[in-house]
Amino acid sequence: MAPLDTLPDSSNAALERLRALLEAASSQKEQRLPPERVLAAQIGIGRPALRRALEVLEAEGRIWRHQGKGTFIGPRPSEPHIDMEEVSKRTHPLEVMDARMEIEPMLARLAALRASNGDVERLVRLANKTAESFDADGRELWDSALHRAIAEVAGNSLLLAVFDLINRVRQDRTWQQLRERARSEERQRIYVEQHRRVVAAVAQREAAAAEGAMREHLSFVRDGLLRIMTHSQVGGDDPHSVETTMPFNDKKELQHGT
Amino acid sequence: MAPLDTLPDSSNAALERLRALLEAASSQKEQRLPPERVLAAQIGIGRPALRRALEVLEAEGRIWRHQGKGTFIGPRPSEPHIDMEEVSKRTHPLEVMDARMEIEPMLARLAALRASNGDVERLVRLANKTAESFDADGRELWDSALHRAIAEVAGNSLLLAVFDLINRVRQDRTWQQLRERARSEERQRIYVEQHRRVVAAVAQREAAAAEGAMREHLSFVRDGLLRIMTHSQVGGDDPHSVETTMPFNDKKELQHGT
DNA sequence: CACGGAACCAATTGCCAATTGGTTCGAGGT
DNA sequence: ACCTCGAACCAATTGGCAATTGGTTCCGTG
Repeated sequence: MAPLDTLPDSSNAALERLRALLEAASSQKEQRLPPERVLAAQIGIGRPALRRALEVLEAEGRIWRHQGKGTFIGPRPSEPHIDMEEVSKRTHPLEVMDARMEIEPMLARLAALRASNGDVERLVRLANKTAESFDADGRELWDSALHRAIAEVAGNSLLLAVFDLINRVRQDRTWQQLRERARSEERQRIYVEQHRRVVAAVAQREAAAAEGAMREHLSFVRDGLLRIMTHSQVGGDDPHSVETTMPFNDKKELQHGT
Repeated sequence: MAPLDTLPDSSNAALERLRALLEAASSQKEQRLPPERVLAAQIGIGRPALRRALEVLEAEGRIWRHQGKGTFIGPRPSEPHIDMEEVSKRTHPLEVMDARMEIEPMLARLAALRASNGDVERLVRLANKTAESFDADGRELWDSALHRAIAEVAGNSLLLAVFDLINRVRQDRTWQQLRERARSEERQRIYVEQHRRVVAAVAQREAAAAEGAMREHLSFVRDGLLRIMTHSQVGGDDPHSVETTMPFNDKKELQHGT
């Protein structure tokens, strides 16, 4: 931010001194710098001057600081977690369906390519369970289990993590009730049939057919959701339904990592 | 686990008592149950008997417990975070490339469909930056920025989160050095050209071409990585290289969510 | 007016005690 | 001899407190 020329002499002197220190400590295990107050006293300058120098070094990416933690050499480490709440907040329900329609057919294709006989057996069992369940909760549970099993059979643990990421956003309680409104006996019957078709394609190792069947299934689910969202909600007994709307998505605010 | 018939009488009595309690408190805001010791005293039974009953209820999914936290009514809440370290640990480098080859071409296709003129301008600028950079670190940085920009232009915030998930695993320090070994002037020249082709396809809104160009690019990257991993590593000065191998992936251990 | 020092604010860490579910072991009764 | 129960112990979590540390504001000094 601040051009070098505008820095006071003391800060510039500190900068040179610090660069030398960083160079020397680059191969050391001591990646932590002394506290600002101590470091300022060591160099023999004031804290404001030191902070101006550190500001430059941080902008250059040579160090990183955090209140309460300290000052460290090297690039800022990426956070070891992904905040699901943040992701959920930014994501529109239709975006979830779009993402599923891109990811899950691909997983079905991979599953068809890599499924063992035991895998197929498991998928068939799950598909049957989906059909046998009578209460809505049970069906939803087995449905979810089937989709995840396909993702597992695909045999790529990173893509499985991707599936879980999408799935967790999908199971956010705010959208849970949105799906409940889309449920119906007729639609459930069709779901069961579509599931059977996907599993059958995987069982016969027909990758393209599995991908197509899954895409068709999700397309149907998507249409159901769209219809619910388009129709004027008659049963407006839920004040929280406003929160499910969030219609806008400014690209400038699409930021997850550093 | 334990069949109901094998439970002692006291536990069965506690079970009935607890079911009634759960039924009554289902609509209350008090989702937390008293500590086991207190609850046992209230009901008038011993803690072992109470715990057997709670074990059943937990297996049924009506309550969930955690050491140090307490016992709560309802389904176990999903963790609000994804542990990147866990994901990294389970994932083989080639799985990362496979995942990228599935995801990023799709993002390039979506980007071609949804790019604004401003978006295209930005992508062109980034592609040029990649070509202009001379030091290896700078190139890697701009390369990463270009790939992410494409993911942003795709316009689906959930798929952007998916991209970030994969990207963070990719940037794990263990594999960083793997990529460093694959670098070469010749390959970098080709990368630049492939990037240009992807951006050009997006600029002309040719979705299929963009997808194809990105797939070709990643296929090239993947081959480079594969060659490095296949060749006997001459410079075996890194004892940690063993950790990058992890060749096996037992499907039984593929579990992320509940 | 500009720079520097001091004081204050806010976030983080480490520590300790209390709480709570999980486990083990022995007493006591059938 | 076996099973059940109570007690003690173990381990994980929470909350509060003090100390540390980067971030900010304010005022004195030259």
